[in-house]
Amino acid sequence: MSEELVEFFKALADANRLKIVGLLAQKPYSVEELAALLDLRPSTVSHHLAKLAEVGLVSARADSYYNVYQLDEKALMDKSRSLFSQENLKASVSDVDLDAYDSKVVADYTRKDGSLKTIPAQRKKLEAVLRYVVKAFKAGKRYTEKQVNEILSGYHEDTASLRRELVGFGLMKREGGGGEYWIE
Amino acid sequence: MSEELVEFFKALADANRLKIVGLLAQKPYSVEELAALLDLRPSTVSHHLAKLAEVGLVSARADSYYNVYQLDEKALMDKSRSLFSQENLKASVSDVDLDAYDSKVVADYTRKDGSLKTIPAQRKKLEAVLRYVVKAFKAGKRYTEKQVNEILSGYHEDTASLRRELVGFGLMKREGGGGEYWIE
DNA sequence: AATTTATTTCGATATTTATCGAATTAGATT
DNA sequence: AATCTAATTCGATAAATATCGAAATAAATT
Repeated sequence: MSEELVEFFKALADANRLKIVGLLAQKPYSVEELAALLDLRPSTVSHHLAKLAEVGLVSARADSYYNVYQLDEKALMDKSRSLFSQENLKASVSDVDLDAYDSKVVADYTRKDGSLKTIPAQRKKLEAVLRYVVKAFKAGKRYTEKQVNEILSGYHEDTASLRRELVGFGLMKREGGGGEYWIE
Repeated sequence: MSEELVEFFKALADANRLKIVGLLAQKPYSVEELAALLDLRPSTVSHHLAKLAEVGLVSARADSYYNVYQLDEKALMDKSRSLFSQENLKASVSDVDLDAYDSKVVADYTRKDGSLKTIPAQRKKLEAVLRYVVKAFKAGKRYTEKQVNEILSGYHEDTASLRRELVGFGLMKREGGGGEYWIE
């Protein structure tokens, strides 16, 4: 998962940290200076800087008494250019179960034996249920209307509606005249 | 201030909201679908979508029973391109008092009459105090060493050190042989 | 018109987090 | 070596917020 991306946004989702970035974009500052400029305690600023450093936006350089922080402008630009790249967008959903909606709907509408309690009225739910039902057919194989009804009867007595909706949503194909059905 | 920028980052500083953006980047989804995909209650998803809509990243379109949300890809790209622009960086520090550090140091080192308690040993603080002292001189005007000492004596008895440091930090210029001083 | 359904709003709760002060650590100057 | 000083760490507290469930709203189907 793109935990890293969330951390990056979290690092910048604070007014004081944004101010620190803006200040460091002009010149390096010590913790003490930043604390005075932002009217915060040094310990608080140190905490903010640690968060910014974690995501690689700033780094420290020891200079006599002081710990001088500087902005990593290259990292900033790199990040900003790739923030909403295809890779990042994809990564953000990588651990999402894309079938969760269908599964939930099917679970709601089926009995333990797999048959349908009712045929959903709402389009989106109907689609989900039809995608479930259509799995009973083999891709490429030809079925007569009688065979289709036979299979659909295992799901619901209203086989005619099921058949019509399957064709209507394009999940099942029908040969014009001969009454042959198949899925692709 | 750039409150808007903070809000934008806050809107994306949450794993579930990032997932929503990633999902909507592929196709529009209803609240109910997103809730199932993310394993959250619809009310929670609605709350997240409201935050994303506030910063202009998503918008809703009514479609029969459902409220279908879509990603505003244009807004996303516009934002991502300008996130760390000079304007935004500047805006983030617009309400920061850039003299706050000097003011704090000067306040720490001066008496009520404006004279110095001591001359700071730390470089950064010394600089701040020197920037304060140098204000007693007029830009462009030429001063003899005697005049310089006269003015500096109002700040600290060790006028020689003050004079040397002022020149050393480049805040005051000295003509090579003649013993003339000025500031630019 | 009545009913169903998805969405939003609201109030409450639990988690996260920004901030501070005190104590500790690390470095540099004397 | 002893002493300053800035920075960090730690513990506590207060503020912000993610989440939920219940209630209210809105929209469409019957």
